[in-house]
Amino acid sequence: MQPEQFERFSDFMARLSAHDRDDLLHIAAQRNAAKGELIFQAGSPGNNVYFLESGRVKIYHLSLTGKEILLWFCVPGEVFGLAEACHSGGGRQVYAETCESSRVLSVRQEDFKTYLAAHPAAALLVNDVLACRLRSLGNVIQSLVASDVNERVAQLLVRLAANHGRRVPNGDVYLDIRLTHQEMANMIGTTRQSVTSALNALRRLGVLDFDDRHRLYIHSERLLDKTALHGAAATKRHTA
Amino acid sequence: MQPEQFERFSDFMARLSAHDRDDLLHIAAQRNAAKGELIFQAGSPGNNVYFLESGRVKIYHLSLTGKEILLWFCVPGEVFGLAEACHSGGGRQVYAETCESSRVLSVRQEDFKTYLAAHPAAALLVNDVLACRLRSLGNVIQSLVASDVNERVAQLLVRLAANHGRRVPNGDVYLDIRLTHQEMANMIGTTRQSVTSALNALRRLGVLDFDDRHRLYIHSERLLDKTALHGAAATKRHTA
DNA sequence: CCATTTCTGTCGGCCAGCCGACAATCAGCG
DNA sequence: CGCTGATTGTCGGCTGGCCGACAGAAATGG
Repeated sequence: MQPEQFERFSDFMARLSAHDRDDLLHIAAQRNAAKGELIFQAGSPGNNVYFLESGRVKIYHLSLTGKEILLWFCVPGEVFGLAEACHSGGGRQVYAETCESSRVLSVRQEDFKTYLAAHPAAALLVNDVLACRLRSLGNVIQSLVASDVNERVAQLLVRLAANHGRRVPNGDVYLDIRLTHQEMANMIGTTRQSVTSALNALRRLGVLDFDDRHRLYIHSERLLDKTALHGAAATKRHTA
Repeated sequence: MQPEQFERFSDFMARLSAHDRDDLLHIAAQRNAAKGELIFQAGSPGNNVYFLESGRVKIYHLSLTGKEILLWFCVPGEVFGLAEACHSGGGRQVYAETCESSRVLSVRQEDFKTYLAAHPAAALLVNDVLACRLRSLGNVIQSLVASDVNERVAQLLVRLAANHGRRVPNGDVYLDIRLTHQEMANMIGTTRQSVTSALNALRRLGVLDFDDRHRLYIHSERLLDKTALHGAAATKRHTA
């Protein structure tokens, strides 16, 4: 399985036809947001759909104990805030926060529904995006339930490579996204410390490497090899 | 939060207009399936959408180690196999298996897309269903990451009550779905034994009860009270 | 440029919950 | 109606991984 073939969150805007895109832009309002700003938060009414023009936005739950549960990162061109806007009842359940200074478009829910009813191709595209995310969350659940921490870290890297990976000259995949170990831990339900040790174990196995700034480079073939994953889990701390 | 207000997987067929429903039935093929039959399985091409007429169908992942990870149960009127049919690439990732003798309608993917393009209201309804499930899976992930086993069991019961609960005369909510402890464990990533003890702990707390055939009756107010949940977790095994 | 904050790395103690084991009970079926 | 397999209930030992703690390295922002 190459990263390129892995399920990828659709670049919504790019896949719209020029005409449909123009019509969408026509009903959208633009807004700039500084780093760390909340676009929306749990509890608020979900009466907008958003499209990321530039920057990066993270979507997360907040548990009762204040723990942040990271569901995914939006990259430019993607739509977010979709689930709450499509389903009539209830408000937001998640938080959307900019990771860096970003520019977003917002469309009011009713306008969006009217738009979709008038643009069948766009409606099918929304289906595609939702379906894609649904499958992705299903995989996350499978990972949480059936794998130990080391495997979960490896699987997270595979997912990140699929969505944010860039192939560099020597064949490695460079992860074009800045993540702290804490954030990774928040994505796979473990602790900062466990992520640190899992990453170092994987590096010792030669499956990946990181430079002085902790940027990740993945030797994709090996990481994607399931047996290598099991090897990583098995030889965990027994390697000198 | 009353169970009735909790996010409920939409009864797709019932929410279609009579006209849209007729058109859908027109392109659907009917099929009967015995108990334990697979409607589709992971790996197969996802070129059909299904609608459950009668019976019960469970949707689950299978981990590499053969562990069954239960995502949800379909009840009559609901649509399933939607995610893979909506998203063009890749085959099925999950299994759909009848829990009892059932009758399902199937529609070919291309026909369904054509249908949706011609019936905007149905397309929006599909969006709604997908969005609803997306939120539901998000909640499951939150539960898996942030809660211990006792809380997860309690939260599962809340979800089940929302989808399969029926209020009985004395005010309790009766769970109209037959689940083994093993199946519950498969839904929340724990073991059979832990589910058993968690359920018994909840019963001792008076939050629920079950009859001689292990049918569950929930005293909804108390279960839905968060503080009660924390109490359940805290007093776990210390109660005589 | 230094000061402050954030992040990585590592260790050891501790415990929730997994696992195996076994008994009792229940459901389905010939 | 008794047999057989499935399910529930309970116990103890073992361990993966959480948690707190602390040091060093690296960003960040005056």
